[in-house]
Amino acid sequence: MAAKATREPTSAPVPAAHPGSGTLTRIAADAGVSVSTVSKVLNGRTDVSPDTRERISQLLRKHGYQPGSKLGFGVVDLLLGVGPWTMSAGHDPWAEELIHGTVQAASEAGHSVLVTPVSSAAEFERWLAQAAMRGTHGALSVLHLPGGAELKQLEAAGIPVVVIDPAEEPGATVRSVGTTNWQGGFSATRHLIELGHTRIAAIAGPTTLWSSRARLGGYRGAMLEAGLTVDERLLSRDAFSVRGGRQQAARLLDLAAPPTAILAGNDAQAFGVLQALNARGLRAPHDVSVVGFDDVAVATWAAPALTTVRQPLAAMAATAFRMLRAGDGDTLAETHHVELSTTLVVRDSTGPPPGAVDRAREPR
Amino acid sequence: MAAKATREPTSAPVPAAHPGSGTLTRIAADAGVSVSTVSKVLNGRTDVSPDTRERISQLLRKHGYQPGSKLGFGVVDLLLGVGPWTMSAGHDPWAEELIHGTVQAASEAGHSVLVTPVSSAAEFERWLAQAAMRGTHGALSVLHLPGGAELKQLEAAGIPVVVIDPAEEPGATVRSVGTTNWQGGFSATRHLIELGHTRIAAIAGPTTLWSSRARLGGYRGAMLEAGLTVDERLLSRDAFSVRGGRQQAARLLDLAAPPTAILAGNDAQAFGVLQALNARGLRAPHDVSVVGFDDVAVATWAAPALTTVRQPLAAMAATAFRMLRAGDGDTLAETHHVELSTTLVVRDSTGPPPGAVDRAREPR
DNA sequence: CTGAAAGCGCTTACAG
DNA sequence: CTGAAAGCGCTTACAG
Repeated sequence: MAAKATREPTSAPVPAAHPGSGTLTRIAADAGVSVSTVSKVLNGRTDVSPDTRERISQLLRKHGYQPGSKLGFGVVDLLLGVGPWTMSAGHDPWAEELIHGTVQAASEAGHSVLVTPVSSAAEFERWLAQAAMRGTHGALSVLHLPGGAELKQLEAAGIPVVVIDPAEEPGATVRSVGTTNWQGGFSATRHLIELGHTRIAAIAGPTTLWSSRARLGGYRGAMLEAGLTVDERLLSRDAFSVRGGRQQAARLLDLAAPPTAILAGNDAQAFGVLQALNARGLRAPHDVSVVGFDDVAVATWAAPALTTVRQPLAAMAATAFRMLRAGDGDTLAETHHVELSTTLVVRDSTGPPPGAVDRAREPR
Repeated sequence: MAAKATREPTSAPVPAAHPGSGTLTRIAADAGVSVSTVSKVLNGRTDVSPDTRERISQLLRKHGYQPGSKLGFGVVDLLLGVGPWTMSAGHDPWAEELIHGTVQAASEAGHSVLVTPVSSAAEFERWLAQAAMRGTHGALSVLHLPGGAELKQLEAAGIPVVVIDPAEEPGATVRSVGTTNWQGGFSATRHLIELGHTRIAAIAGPTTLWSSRARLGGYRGAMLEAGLTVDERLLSRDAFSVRGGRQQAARLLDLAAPPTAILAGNDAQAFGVLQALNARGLRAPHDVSVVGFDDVAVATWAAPALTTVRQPLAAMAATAFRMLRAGDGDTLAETHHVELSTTLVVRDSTGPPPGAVDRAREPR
């Protein structure tokens, strides 16, 4: 028995049928530790020294062991918050583009996206239990900013979250990706001013939405800077819907001194404004200029094609996805909120005001 | 040893620490077979008698053992075929609504949807390997009709498929869900005829698409039945895009004897037609009536709101989902192709023709 | 067609 | 902080 060789690599003539490559046993061997230890790292136990953990983590990653997933492949959860703002439960081009952007970014990274609509606390609970069990690389939450309780649960389950376009003011408790709404409102208004408009109306979305308030703020800022006073009668507020835009536009056009340009709160509202014009036999930009917000894909479908403020939806989704994965040691990890820039896209619905000549209102 | 009780439920005083309930061991015990046999059923082996298999299958299902999934919860794959028809890779309200419908139907059944864009054979291969490994309840393929080779692979992996709106003629080799495109084209045309139109133009989508041909067929059918001859100059063909619709409408409106109504191949084209009208200072339905096809959510965004043929996208997704799960013993299992009915949705873009009076073409 | 047996990959108390 | 040992859930040749 004394002759038994110590377990040197060469001790066995036939290399002892080395275990499957994606295997804990194999990784343990490579790392020079026991399987138990590897298992601990995999399960996020705390009783492993930082050094060992790091060494094992690296091997794990190298062997395509997707951390945070018991599935063997990367999964990211996309939670679709169905709030009071999303009217028809996701039948919203805006949300759809976000989904698409996420799927795109994830698939490029070899990940799959699990889409789950979450409209109640119970549904959230159910999703969480499932996600914790199967493992996930994290959750991307559209609009819904998880509160304290939810955050605690997510943390306990070790699930990172990034919120996309938080409905409320983003704080430091959750990471989030937004867009420069204030800038968007500002640049859209400046564009109209540069075209010569002075009577510029603005239709805002629900005040509960953070983005909505920021956009309106941008409008006020641009008016102020141009030395134009804001006529409060030209300010409207309604749902982020076609109907909302149509109703408010109708009101504005009935004013004794109607506006020559209307800044809508989002593209849906802008389509509504166009409908109101159309119903009166008026045309954009000839009679009234119209600007949208979002640059949803269908903005180019409008007649005329909509001048609008572009929100880089796909880039926002991609950034959120990257933030999610940046949990460990990345520099992005410490940034709580990122805002991507909006850009004004000038198309055919804006132009100079009718001018002093006549307001071109002949009916029929 | 003769005294050993046969294994009656009551034989053991203390019920031998019964194994976890979602467990093969447990199910084996319940079914009165060995774990091996249960394992075989679970893995789709053939060497199990039908009786035993059935008994075990039922227990498996009862215990929440999601058949076809090693994940412990239901997953359905949604494959987004990015073909020549889907221009901007999914930025298509039509596809988005299908995604949404699937997510909805699946989540009601407690399933999650894994969305994967598949644009090449290599990507399909990659998806298949992954799906086979993790297990899936099946794949829903949008537009793309898998060919012989793919079908063989899917079958080998034991993954059921249902195609939604097959791009080509659906055969008996794959199950599929479609919509009554011919009927849709027919009813839209009849609607225009009933309004008094006789010079009705039709813009068709790509002829490679099965649905596209069927819609055009419906148009021809309705014209024929009404005793109207089809003026071939009023027939156009272009991509399923806004641009396609705009271009063809421009051509049609330049005709010596322009149409009083235009039937578009889909809603995107209809928006394009509206743009062409708008650019000429014409309005729907006053000057020209316009009908779309699909009733995508944004159809109501048009100015005027689009009269269109509704494709029950959400219901199609739900049906496909149900067909997928109907693999075992369901009556639906034997049906290869299901077509859901289209319905004409009359909104504001159609009306009687300008009439004999004048064609209301005064410019400016 | 069925199951006993060997074995794989992983996890978890527990001793050090 | 680490790993030997026991054990769980599953699969797979293989004997009958």
